[in-house]
Amino acid sequence: MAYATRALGALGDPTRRIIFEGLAKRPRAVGELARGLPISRPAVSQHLAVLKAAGLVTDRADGARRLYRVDIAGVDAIRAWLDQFWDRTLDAFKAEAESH
Amino acid sequence: MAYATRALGALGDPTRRIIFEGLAKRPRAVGELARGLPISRPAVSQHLAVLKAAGLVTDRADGARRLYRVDIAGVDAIRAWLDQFWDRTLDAFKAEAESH
DNA sequence: ACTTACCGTAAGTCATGGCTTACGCAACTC
DNA sequence: GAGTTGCGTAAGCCATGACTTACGGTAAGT
Repeated sequence: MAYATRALGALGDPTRRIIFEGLAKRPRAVGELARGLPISRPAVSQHLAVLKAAGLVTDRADGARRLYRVDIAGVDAIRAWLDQFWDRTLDAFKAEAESH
Repeated sequence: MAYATRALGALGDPTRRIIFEGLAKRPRAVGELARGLPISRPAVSQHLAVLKAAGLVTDRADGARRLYRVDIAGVDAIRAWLDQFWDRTLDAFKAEAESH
């Protein structure tokens, strides 16, 4: 649950969404991501730290490089959070329909 | 698609998430929401405008009041956006498994 | 060992956006 | 019609956070 809120907060930033979408296609290193973006490499590194804390990516050492990939855990946390609203809003509609 | 990015941007703010969760239980008026929050009524009004632009809520006039309720469209847009990553990351795993 | 490549962290700057107060407008009450 | 309630918008303030440069540390190459 707390994971879902942090994941939503992380994906609230447009740059982080682009980075996340880039990692979805295939795992990449930090510098590789930075070259395709209009921001510096440390900025990408900071974004990746936020995504990692939200359970949206995992990192793995690969020599001097560091490969990042998408972590399904964070995606699933958002999914579970969204599922609440389907049920609740349907109940709200039902309750309203019965009230008249 | 553009709806999904705006919806994610909207739910990136913790206060908007609380407002959104409040509306999920039952439709509410602006002032009613503001009384349960530590911020002013205009602030709530501005948050609702953002949620509305993201397709996450709809509003309806009720006398002098204005009732807001959850709109499934925005929720569904995020869902569709998330679905991409399930497929892509699974493909990435599969491709990596086959490569050795 | 020296150099090069790749990365994370620290410190500082600056803009985005969330919040407030003030205002004007519509709807309901008496 | 005067007063009250409920709401949206405008203007301005201020804190959060995104970004930069600078630095140190590890791994591979020559």
